[in-house]
Parts: sequence; C-alpha cells; structure tokens
Amino acid sequence: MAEASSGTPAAASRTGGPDPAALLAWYDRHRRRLPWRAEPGLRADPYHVFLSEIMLQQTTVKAVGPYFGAFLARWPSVSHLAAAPLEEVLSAWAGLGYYARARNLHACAKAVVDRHGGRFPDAEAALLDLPGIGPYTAAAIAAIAFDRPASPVDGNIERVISRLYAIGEPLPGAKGAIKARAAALTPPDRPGDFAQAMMDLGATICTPKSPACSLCPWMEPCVARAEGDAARYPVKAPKGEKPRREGAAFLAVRADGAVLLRTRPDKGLLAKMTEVPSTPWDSRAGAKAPARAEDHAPFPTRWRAVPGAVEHVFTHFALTLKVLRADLPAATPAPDRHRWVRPEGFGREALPSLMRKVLAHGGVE
DNA sequence: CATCCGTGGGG
DNA sequence: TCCCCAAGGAT
Repeated sequence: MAEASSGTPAAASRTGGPDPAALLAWYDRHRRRLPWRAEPGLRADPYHVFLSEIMLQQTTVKAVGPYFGAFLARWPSVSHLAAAPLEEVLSAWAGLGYYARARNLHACAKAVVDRHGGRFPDAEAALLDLPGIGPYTAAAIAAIAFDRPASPVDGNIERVISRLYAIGEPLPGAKGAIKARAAALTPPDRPGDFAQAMMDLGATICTPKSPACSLCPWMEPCVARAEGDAARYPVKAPKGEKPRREGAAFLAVRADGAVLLRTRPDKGLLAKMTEVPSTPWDSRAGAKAPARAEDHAPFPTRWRAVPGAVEHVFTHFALTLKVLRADLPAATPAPDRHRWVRPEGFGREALPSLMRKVLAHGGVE
C-alpha cells in the first residue's frame, strides 16, 4: 500500500499508474485564475469557497463570475449573508437557476452562524450536515478551504478518472468505483490543489467532446488514450424524451407602466420566485379539452394575444408560453396576492429568466 | 435509485 | 435545430 501511494515518478513508472505529482506540477504551471481562488500557496477564504461551490453546482464558470462578485460585494461575510432577508438573496440570485440553491445558501449561512459561531467547520461530516451541502461540496470545501484529505468528485473528475482507467460501467452506477479511484490518487500533502488540478484538467484538457490528449500530463498512463478514443468515456445511461408543456401568461400593464406580478408557491418549480400570472402549464399530449385561458386570468378584461410565443427549456421539460396582454388605467387595483411593479422595481424582484422573456416578449422594458 | 430542479453556450 | 453539458442536492 505504501509503495503504491508514493507519489514519485519512479513509483509511477513502476506501477504504470498515474502520478499525482505530475498533475500537480502541471497545475502549478497552468492553473486557472478564478475570482474565488487564493494566490498559489495561500489558502482560500472558506466563505469564498462555499459561495463559489454552491454557485458552480451544474453551472458554468462564466455564468458564475458576475454573480460571485455581486454577492461578495453585497454580503462580504457569511454573517452578512445570514442577516440578509431571503427575498434579497433570491432577487440577487435571479437568472442563475436552480433556485433551491439560493434558499439553501441562505439557510446554510444562518446555520453556520447559529451552530458554528460564524466559522465554517473544517470536517467533511460537519459540512455535510449543512443545508445545500452534499457529498461533493462537503469534500470540496474541506479540501480546498482547509486542505483536509478529502476527495470531491464532480463531473470533471468523473470524466478524468473514467478515462484514466477506462471505466466501462455507465454513470451513475460507476460513481462508487470512480470515487474510490479518486480517493486512492489523492496525495496527503496537497489534497485541495489536487482536487482543483483534476477539475482544471477536466475543464481545459480532458474536455467532454475532443480532449487535447497531447497536452495532458497524464497522457501516458491514460488507458482510454491508449485505446484510442478517450472521448467515449464516461459511458452514460441513455436519456429519455423531454416532454413539452404549454400555457399562457397574463401581462397586465397599467398606464403608469406598472406590471402585475405575484410570488410563486413555496415549493416546486421556481419556488418563491416572482412570476407574471399565468395558466397552469399543461402537457399538450393529454390535454384534449383545455379550459379557456381567460378562466385563469387575474381579472376579467380584454386580453389580447401578443404575436408569437416564449420558448423556454427547463431541465425536464420544454415550455411554450403564449403572452396575453391587457392595458389598463393607472388606478387599477391589484387583486389579492398580486402587486403592481414598475420596471424600475424589477431589479428588486426575483425574476427568473423565463419571466424576463415573458416581459420582453410583451413589450415591457 | 429515479426524479425534480434553470439557464446559457457550444458543437 | 437539437442535443449535450456545467465545481450537484434534496427527496
């Protein structure tokens, strides 16, 4: 066991396996500079690591950048974030998607303050107990922020490991084997850098479609590369069809420019986010005698169809939304649980991208 | 273990 | 155009 885990090039050539030191050397030369990362050799702020890791879940580095900066400027510490109203966190998060992350981010900040005195725990198990922090994020924070011997496995690392060892079992079944391989490779001295090195390798060299194997520090030990087609890993289970739903949104616009909005329910899709009132979204297959859209209108008036429609794709279904617009006097009152909001106030609303599309399609803003 | 949960960009 | 994907978690 001791010889297999020694990270010297000699040991690697003896065993034929990948050498962690080779990857770390590559990382020291080619690491990405990212807003949440510390300078080489320094340890990143746990709050920065936490915030970035939550934002980066299923989300690209490019998309996260502006949000990370805005959050850090507005809430410089976990205590500031914990003290913020949830509505403000949601409106700041609007557009980034997966809004349960924002709710959990806020709940987690409060838990860190309440249960840990405002300091993040450094133990993986304690991190795992926090809302919104799962196996990946717990290991990532432990390794990156505290240099604890943890082995986070994200999509990048799944891809790198599955190619390195040519793991033919499809995901997600292969996750256990991949995690075991990753843990076995993790060097005890630089676990945080090693995790980030694997992610950088996956993001810049060992990419999903056409990996740049000739530039890879692990080209020689990579079994998939030796087979000749690294891109066929990781093997994944086939995906099902994406159903389609449709509905209509009611864009009521007052003479003073205010638009009628409301807050979505506490659970489910876009929970607690702001929406333009709309009909339920029905799957078009089973709807044979759909009720008239006007039956779901916030109030009876002359609704006029805006030409065209809004198309939006969620993770598990695609949506076509017609927009019905009505122009009303400035004195029109808001129905129960609705509110009038002028465009200057949109920035304080938790408007998801779909609702931005609806507003734009209806000629607002 | 399967499903739900957003969004925007790239091949 | 369409499909895939991006530092996953909760239930």
